[in-house]
Amino acid sequence: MISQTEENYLKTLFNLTSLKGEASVNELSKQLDIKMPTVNSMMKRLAGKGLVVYESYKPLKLTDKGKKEAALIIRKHRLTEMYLVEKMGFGWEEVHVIAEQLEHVQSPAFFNKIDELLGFPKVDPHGSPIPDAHGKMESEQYIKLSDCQEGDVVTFMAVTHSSDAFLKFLNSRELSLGKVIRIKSKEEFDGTMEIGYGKRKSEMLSQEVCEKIQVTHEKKK
Amino acid sequence: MISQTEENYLKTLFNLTSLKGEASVNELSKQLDIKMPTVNSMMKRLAGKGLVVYESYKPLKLTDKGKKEAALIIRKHRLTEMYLVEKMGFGWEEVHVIAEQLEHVQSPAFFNKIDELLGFPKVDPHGSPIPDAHGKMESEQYIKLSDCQEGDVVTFMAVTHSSDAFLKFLNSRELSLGKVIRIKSKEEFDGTMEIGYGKRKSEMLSQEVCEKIQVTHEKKK
DNA sequence: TAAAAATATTAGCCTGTTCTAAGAATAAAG
DNA sequence: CTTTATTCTTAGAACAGGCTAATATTTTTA
Ligand SMILES: [Mn+2]
Ligand SMILES: [Mn+2]
Ligand SMILES: [Mn+2]
Ligand SMILES: [Mn+2]
Repeated sequence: MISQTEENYLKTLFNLTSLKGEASVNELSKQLDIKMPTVNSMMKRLAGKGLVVYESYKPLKLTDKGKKEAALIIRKHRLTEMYLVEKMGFGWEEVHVIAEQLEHVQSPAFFNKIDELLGFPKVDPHGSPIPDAHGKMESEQYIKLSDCQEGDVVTFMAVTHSSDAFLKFLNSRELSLGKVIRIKSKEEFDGTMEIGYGKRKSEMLSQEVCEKIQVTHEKKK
Repeated sequence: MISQTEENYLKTLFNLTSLKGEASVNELSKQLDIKMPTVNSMMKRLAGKGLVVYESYKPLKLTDKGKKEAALIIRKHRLTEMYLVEKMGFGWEEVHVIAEQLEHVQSPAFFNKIDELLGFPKVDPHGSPIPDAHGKMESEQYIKLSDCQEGDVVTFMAVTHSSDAFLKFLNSRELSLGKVIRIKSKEEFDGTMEIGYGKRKSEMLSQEVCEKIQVTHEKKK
């Protein structure tokens, strides 16, 4: 049995390790806002349960079992977010905090029903992929808008951060998933971009914003 | 801040005290399946938070604050049950266990949305009243089917127990809320009743079942 | 009313999850 | 290659929420 607390550690570690395959106690501590000694002892405990690979002074890794458990929690989180947006009418900026709680509900029937009512969605409202019932997830193949060049035409596929403030900023610019974006110019000094999409012909986005926006180049046929 | 554990104590104490206005540590212990010393110390804790009136060797009572908190948890529980049945297609026998978890979600926006999507329902799928946003609940004015007499014609308004087994039994007899029931005969020895409703002209119900069924007499105009 | 049963309380222990303070190991800087 | 800074670990404490064993009180029975 994995507690709610343990689930939050697993999920966060999964997200941190998805980049380099490993993470430090320090990073995990900062991410969870829990002091290092607490994180350290929890890592030992999760290692005892076969979910984490822990060796003194070495970076943390998830075991295959740990990865699967984490992915299943993330599955519940993302299915929930999708349900809240699609079936209940919440905005994409509201659903993350609610899903942080609902992801811990223990009821396969509940999440199977959500999955079914949504028609087995592949991505959540932020464009992140939803792991399947076995914990398998397709890796995202997107690129950052900040890495694109003047003249590029790209499609807005996902955001890498789902804070209320950031998503409200995008709402204010009517910048939503699926929008086709033309990069009109890019300031090399600070990375600010001038872009156009839909009815909005000229919007300025800071590099900070562009780094959180994931896109694909338009398909060439 | 009231923890999930404390919420379950409050809710259970609310249900127990709704009959006589007070309850014993022993009753609460049995209901929660938690040993008496644990319940005892929790009662002191909740008394410290101003939610319970605790005096050594005296029956337990909820304070007004405790009653309100409990009613608001019950509100979330019952709204959730209604949503699961009406909007997600669950059977009334499935929803109680799921609602036991969802009732602890801390998100006014979530439950306000549910309330709104349901059109501000007054009762849950088991016929129990849903407290309003201030924790006010109309007391049920129903009578037990087991207290009715031969020849009575009554309407099935609520069940007093929502165990999976009991509700599945009612499902198997197509006996659902709103059905008009005619009492064809009543065996005085053991309280068994022969009733008719809808297409079912003769069904035998044990006293145990009849005691869990709440009805109203047909309105006389 | 005295004995027995039921109920309630206290004391002490355990696990889970957090913290602070202090020391050990590793990494970075000079 | 030392010194310094950072990171990691250990030790010890606290609180929440559970338990058992023992004791105290109240209620019931004889
Ligand atoms: Mn999210
Ligand atoms: Mn969470
Ligand atoms: Mn219920
Ligand atoms: Mn509950």
